[in-house]
Amino acid sequence: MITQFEVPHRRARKTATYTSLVGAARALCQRQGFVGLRTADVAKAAGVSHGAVFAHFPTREMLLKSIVHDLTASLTDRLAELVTLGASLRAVLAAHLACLAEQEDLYRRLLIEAPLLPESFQLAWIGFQSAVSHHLAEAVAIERAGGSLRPIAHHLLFNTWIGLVHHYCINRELFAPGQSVFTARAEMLINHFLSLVSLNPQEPP
Amino acid sequence: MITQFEVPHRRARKTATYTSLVGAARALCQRQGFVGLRTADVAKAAGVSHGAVFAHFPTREMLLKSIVHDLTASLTDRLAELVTLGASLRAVLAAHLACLAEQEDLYRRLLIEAPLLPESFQLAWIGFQSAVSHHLAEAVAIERAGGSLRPIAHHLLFNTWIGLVHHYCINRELFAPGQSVFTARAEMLINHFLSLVSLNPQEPP
DNA sequence: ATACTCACTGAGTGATTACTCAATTTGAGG
DNA sequence: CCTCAAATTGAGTAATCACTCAGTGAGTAT
Repeated sequence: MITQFEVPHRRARKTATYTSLVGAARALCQRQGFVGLRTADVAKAAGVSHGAVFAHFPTREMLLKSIVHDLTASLTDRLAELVTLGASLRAVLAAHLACLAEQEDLYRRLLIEAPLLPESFQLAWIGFQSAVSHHLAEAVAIERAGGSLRPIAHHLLFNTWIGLVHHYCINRELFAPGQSVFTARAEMLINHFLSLVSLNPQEPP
Repeated sequence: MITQFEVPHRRARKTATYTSLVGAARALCQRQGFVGLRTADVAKAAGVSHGAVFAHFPTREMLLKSIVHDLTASLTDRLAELVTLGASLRAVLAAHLACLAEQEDLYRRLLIEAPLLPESFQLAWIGFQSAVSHHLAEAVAIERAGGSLRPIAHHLLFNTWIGLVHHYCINRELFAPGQSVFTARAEMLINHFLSLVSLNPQEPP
């Protein structure tokens, strides 16, 4: 008999294994990268047999896809959470960096390896960048109404910001050795970018 | 007897093989990337046996290193050539992009894969970036004397430019599908960047 | 002519790794 | 208790590759 509190053991055990596999894979991707993820390592880290991996994911690629999808979905959600309605441009930039800081290692891996992953992976990746662009556009529209911004095409403004942020992320060891770049350099990056796009140059503090 | 026109056959043949190997490897890296380079493919493309590769390069890694080194050295030289003494900031930016345009495919591969290559490779890579930074700094110093530039720390100015350029390079398919980004978007990138760092915002044409 | 050396050959080796599948364990239903 | 099947096991398979090395043949020296 199944009481109201119980879930069938088998199903519970299966989802526990699944969760364990995804968690282990995520952690390993953070350390070894997506390209370097080995299914045998995932199994070992999850405490199950090698074969168990393929009982839950048809191929290694599907496992990777699941991790990438989870990451970009969670980033998109988190960004929306951090960007409160009507936020200033500065607030949006800060939210963007804060959001990346929370997942910095994994984000960095994806940033570096995305071009080497199968094409289907890029969609999730691009989806998140679009979300960032969208939030930025909204903040810019408000700010522009105030007349404090230079007249810059949105795509250039966005690409300049993304290019700068990703450059710092990729070369993290140069800019913030052993730390989170997105925490250590956030203020500097934001101040610099704002001063670039503002009509009245503000001196950084 | 050896006539005055002849080089010892064996040596000539050897250097011909070497050249052929390097050329084939370069071409393959352009298409399949550095990480995806297979020694058997190199041999086939060069028209020699698989074993011949290892008669000229102790390991695959050394072959890769040789290609990367050649590329960055030639880029550095070419940049110095294109940047004439006392060049304006605009001229340096244009020279930078022109220089990258000439080797765009291979440069893009290196840009994407550099973080995945052994650490020793990064030195050559960073060397070239330093050269760019140096030329930029000289132009900025002159321009600044004219008082037309915003007061921006050089590293931020440089990183903004590099971040932008690399972002466009990596996402070439988005910005200039099937073309050279560095040719198709050079003017736009340069105008945008100059307008960002100039005191008097100029409208792009 | 003879001996020797060098560049090259290409079949073979060993290491790695995603994926398979017959066997086994274990929970669930009767 | 017995039976069925779902979940898991782990040894095995097949493919991929960098790298090796005994052998070959064409130059070169004497």
